[in-house]
Amino acid sequence: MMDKHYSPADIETRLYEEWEASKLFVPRSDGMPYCIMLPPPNVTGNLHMGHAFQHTLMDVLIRYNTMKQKSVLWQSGIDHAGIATQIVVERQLLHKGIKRHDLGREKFIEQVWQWKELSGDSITRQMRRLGTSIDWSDQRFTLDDGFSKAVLTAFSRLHTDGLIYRGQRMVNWDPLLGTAISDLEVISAEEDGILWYFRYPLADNSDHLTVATTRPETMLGDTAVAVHPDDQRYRHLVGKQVALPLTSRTIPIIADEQVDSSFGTGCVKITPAHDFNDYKMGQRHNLPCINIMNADATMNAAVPEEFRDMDRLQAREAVCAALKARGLLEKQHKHRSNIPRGERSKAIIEPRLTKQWFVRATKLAAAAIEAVENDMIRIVPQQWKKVYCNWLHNVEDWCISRQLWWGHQIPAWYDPHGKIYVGLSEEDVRQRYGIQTPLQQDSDVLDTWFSSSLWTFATLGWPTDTPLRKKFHPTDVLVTGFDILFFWVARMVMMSIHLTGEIPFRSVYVTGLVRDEFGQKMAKSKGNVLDPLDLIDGITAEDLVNKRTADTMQDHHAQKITARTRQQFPQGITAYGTDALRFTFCSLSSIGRDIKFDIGRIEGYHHFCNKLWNAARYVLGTVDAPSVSKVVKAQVLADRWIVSQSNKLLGEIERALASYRFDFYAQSLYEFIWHQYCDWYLECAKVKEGHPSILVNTLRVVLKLLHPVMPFISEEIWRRVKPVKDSDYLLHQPFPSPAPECRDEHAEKEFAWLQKLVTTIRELRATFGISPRTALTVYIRSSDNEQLGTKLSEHSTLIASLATLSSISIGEDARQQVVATGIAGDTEVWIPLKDVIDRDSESARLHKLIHQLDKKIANLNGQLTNPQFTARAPQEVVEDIRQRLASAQNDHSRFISQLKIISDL
RNA sequence: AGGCGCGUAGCUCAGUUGGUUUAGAGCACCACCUUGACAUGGUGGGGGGCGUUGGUUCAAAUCCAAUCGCGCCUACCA
Repeated sequence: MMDKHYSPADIETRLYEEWEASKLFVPRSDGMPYCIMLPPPNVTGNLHMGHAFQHTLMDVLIRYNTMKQKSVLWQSGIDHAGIATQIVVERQLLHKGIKRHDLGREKFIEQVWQWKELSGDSITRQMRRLGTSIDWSDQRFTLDDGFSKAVLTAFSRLHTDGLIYRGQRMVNWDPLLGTAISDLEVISAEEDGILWYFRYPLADNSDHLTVATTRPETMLGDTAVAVHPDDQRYRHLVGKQVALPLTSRTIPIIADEQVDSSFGTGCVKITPAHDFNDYKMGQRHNLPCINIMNADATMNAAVPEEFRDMDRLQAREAVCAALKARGLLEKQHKHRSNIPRGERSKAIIEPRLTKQWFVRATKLAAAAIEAVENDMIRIVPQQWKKVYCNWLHNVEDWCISRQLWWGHQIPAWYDPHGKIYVGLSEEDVRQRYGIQTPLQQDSDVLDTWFSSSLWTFATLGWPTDTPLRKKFHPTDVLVTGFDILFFWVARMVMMSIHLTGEIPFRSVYVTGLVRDEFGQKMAKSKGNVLDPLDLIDGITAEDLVNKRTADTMQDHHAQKITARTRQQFPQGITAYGTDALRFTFCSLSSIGRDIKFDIGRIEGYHHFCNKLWNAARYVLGTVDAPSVSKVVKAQVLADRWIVSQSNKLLGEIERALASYRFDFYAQSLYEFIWHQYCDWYLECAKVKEGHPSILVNTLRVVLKLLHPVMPFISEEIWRRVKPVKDSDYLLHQPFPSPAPECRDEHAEKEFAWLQKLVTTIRELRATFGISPRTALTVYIRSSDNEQLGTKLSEHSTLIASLATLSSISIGEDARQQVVATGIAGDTEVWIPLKDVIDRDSESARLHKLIHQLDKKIANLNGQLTNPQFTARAPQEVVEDIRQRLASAQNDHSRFISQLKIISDL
C-alpha cells in the first residue's frame, strides 16, 4: 500500500544507491552512439544552482537517449583548476603557518594531491543527489597521466605547427598571485578614485604641461608626454623635452592620434611598461620601456631611492606628496574609473611586460568561426552564434603560461644558452634534438583552460586512436553556460579542429544563469545563494541564516542578509525533493533567458509529484496492476480519447526534446498528467468507463515519459505498476514512440463535446449557487437531436456522473420553464430551477454573455465585410471566420430568446 | 562607445514560420466543496490586450523603424 503523501526522502537515496550498485549507468555496447561530455566541475567546487540546472538538462538528454536504446556515454570528470586549487591549499597551509615557498615545489604539489584525494570529489557526491546517471567508475581528471599526455602532445604539436610561441609581451599580471592571467580572467568594474593633475616643466624651463592621471606612481616610469596632433594648445610643444619630476630624466612630447584632447588637459603621460595603450604608443614612437615594479607590485630599483620597495599604493601617496611639496600638484578631484581586478584574487591587475607562452588564437579562429557559421556546429539558442563569432573575429593571442605550481608544467626545456626545445619529456627532447648539455625545464604551468580545451577528445584517449574516440567523437551536444562561451567553448572548437580535424560537438546548448528572485546573480558575498541540496532536503530558517552569513565578517552586512533571508524564508525551506527540483529547472529553461529562481515553482511541482503519486495510488487501489500484461484495444469513448491524447503527447515530447525545449517537455507532461489523465480520465474510470488495462498502461507510458526528468518517483511507481516480468529499471525500458494510427480524431471531438457539456453544467451550477451534492435534472437539445440522442444514449451515465445529474434528456418543453441556460458548442442546456432562480442575476448573466457575443460578432462581421479580406486571405481562413460568425449568431439568438423568457416571467 | 537580449495578468514565464479562443500556463487571489487517489485536493470565477509611437499587411503580441526602461557582454578616457 502506498503512503497517502509522496515523500521523496524515503526513496531517492535508496534508489540511487541501488542504481549505482547495479552498474545501471555503464554505457551499453550496442546501439547508435550518443555522447555528452560533462563540463568538468572545478575540483574545489561545490554544487551550485548552475550545476544543478545544467546537470538536470544533461541527465534528461542522457536518460532519454538511453531509453531510445542508444549506446550512451556521459563522460564525467574533474578539472584541476590551477589557481583556485592552489589558493585553497595555500590558505590551509597558511593556517598552519607554512608558506608555499617554505615547502618547495615538489612537497607543495604532494600536499595538493593529498587535499585532492580527501575533498576533491565532494562535488561528485553532491551530484549523485541530483540523480545524475553518470558512470562513476569511469571518470577523468585533467592531471591524470592519460590526460596529461594529451596536454603535452597538444602543446608540442601546436608548437611545431607554429601556433604556440614564447614572447615578451604586455600581459595582465596578478601581483598577489604572482602570475600572468588571460584577459578573460580580468574583471573590470567602475570604482571611486581620484584624478590628479601634475605639472611637468619643460626641460628648458620656459613653460610647463599639465598631465592628468589616476595612477601617479607610474609617472616614475614615464617616457613621454603625448598630445593630439591637431590640438592647437600644444602644437608648438611637440618635439620638445619635458623634465620628468622626481627623476633626472627628460622625456619627449609626442603627438599621437590616440590622445583624447577633451579628457583632462589633453596631455597624457606615457608609461609604456605599465599600461596597454601606452605600450602600443611606445612601440609606435620607439619609446623606451622602463619597468618600475617588482612582481609583487612594489617599486623596484628603477625608481629613486626614496620610493623603492614601497607598495604601489603607498608609492602613489608618496609620489603625490613629493610632487605637492614641489608645487607641481595643480589640482585633484574625485573620479570614477574602471579598475581591472583578478577574477580569483580580486587584486588590482598590473599590466606587466614579461616573457610568456601564447597560443596564436588569431590563426586558429578562422576554422572555428567557419564551423559555426556554416552550422556544422549548431548553437542553441541561435543568438549566441553571433556572440561567439564576434568574439573570435576579434580574438587576441591567448596567454597560456601561469607562474604557478599546480598544473601541467610546460614541456619546454632551455639549454645553457637559453635555446628552447619543446617535446613530451626531457628524454624525448634529448632524443629528438640530440642534446647532451644540461637542460632546464620551464618552471611555469599551463592555464587550466588549455587542458580543458582538449576535453572532448583527450578524455577519449587522444592522441591514441582509441575505439572509444572513433565511436563517440565528435560528441553530440555540449550543455554549458554562456559565461564560458569564450573561456571554454570557443577554445575547444579551435583545438579540436586543429588537433583532430574534427569538431568537438555537433550542438551547443547554451544556458542562462540561475539568479535569485530579484534577478541578481547568486553570490556568497550577497548572501542570496540557494543550495540545490537545501531545496531537495529542506533546511530550517535558522540553519539557512547561519549558512548565508558564515563567510561574512561585517556585522551590518550579516544583519542585512539575515533580515532578507528571514523575510523570504520565514519557515526555512521545505524538502521538495530532487524530482521537483529537476522538473522546475526544465520548466524554467525557456530559450536563452536567465532564470529567476522562483520558490513558488518548485513548490508547485512538488505538489505535482504528489498528484502523480496519488493517481498511482488510485490505480493500484482499483487494479492489480502487475498482472496486467495485455492491453486491450480501446472501445469506449474515454479509452479511445486517452489513448489518442497520450499519442499526441508522445509527438509533443519528441518534438520538444529534439529542439531542446525542456520547458515544453515538462509542460506537456504536466498538462497531460494533471488535466487529462487525473482530471478526466480517472474520473471516467471511476464509473467503469475505462478499461483497467488502459488505465494501467497509460500510467506506465507516462512514467516512461517522465523518467528522464523525474527519475526517482517514476521508478518508484513503476515498480508497483510494471508487468511482473519487466525490469525494475525504467532506464531499461524503450522510450515510447508516437504511433499515428492511435490518433482518433473522432474520439477527441466527441470527448471535447462531452467535456464542454459537463463544464457548462458545472458553470451553471456554480453561478446559481447550487450545492455540488444536489443531483440535477438537465435538458439538452441541438439542431440535430437525432445525433444528439445517439451520443446521449452512449454517454448519459458518464455525463451524469461527471456533472452530478439525476437525469439528462432531450427536451424541447423545458424551454418554457424557469431555467438556467447555457450553450456547449452546438448543444443547448437547460436546468429547471423552480425555486432557486434569481431572475435578476440570471438576466444579468445573460446580458453579459450577449454583450460578449455582440463584440465578437461585430469583430467577425468587420472582417467579412471587408472586401480586401475576402479577396486576399486564404479561403480556409475566410471560411473559418464565416463559420465562427454563424455559430456566434446562433448562440446570440438563443440567449436573446432565453432572456425574453426570463423577463416575461 | 559598440554589440546582444528583454519589457505579455499581482509574481514567474509560454506564445514556434503573422490568421481556429474573448491572448495562455503555473503560482497568488475570490467563492463554494472535508464526495474513499490527492485539501500537497476538487469545482467555478475575477484579472492583462501584449512598454510607447508610428509603419508594412486583408490581418501584428508576432515583421520593420523610432523611442523609453531594464539587464548583460565587449572595448575603453589616461
